[in-house]
Amino acid sequence: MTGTFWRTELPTAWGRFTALFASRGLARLWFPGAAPARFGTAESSSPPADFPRADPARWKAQTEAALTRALRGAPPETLPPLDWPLGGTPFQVSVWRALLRIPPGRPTTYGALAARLGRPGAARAVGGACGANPVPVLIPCHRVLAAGGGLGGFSAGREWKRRLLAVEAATDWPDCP
DNA sequence: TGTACTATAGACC
DNA sequence: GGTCTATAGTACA
Repeated sequence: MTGTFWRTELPTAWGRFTALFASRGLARLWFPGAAPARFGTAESSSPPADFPRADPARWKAQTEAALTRALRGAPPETLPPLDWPLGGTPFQVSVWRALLRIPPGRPTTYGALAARLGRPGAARAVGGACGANPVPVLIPCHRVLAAGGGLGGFSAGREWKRRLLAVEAATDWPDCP
């Protein structure tokens, strides 16, 4: 990860999310009320000059649209480009990609996700990777529950997770297998 | 390297 | 139901 960051706020029905874009796309997302890490002089409040010229405004619009749909329990029509390398190990990235394939309203478990990645027994590590997810909601780590029916954890607080799951459970998406 | 964490899961009492 | 215990991956010194 090099260059600069653009921090901007995304107003939603659930409050103002904070988004941080890097030169290749969305890098991090924080829930309303969270205390985002700051990147000092590398960070600006308007799109830095080394960003692709026409993209930042579109990225923001895409992120806002995807977030709005997610908060209504719907899958996003298009995700904004994601800038993966912010701390992601290969295992974490594989977990995050697997999370993107979990349909709304069809939560899975840490163990099932680990097995799907060919690492049965790595459930705990999957939990760790979920916790390291830099883009919650858009990468739906809230759709992973503990095996016994427990909620598991959530980086922004379990109340947010409960809320997201409740909205998705109340929304029917027949195209999901 | 070694070690101490986890958003786990399963076995045992 | 609690309470171990095994386990995989990560972070940090």
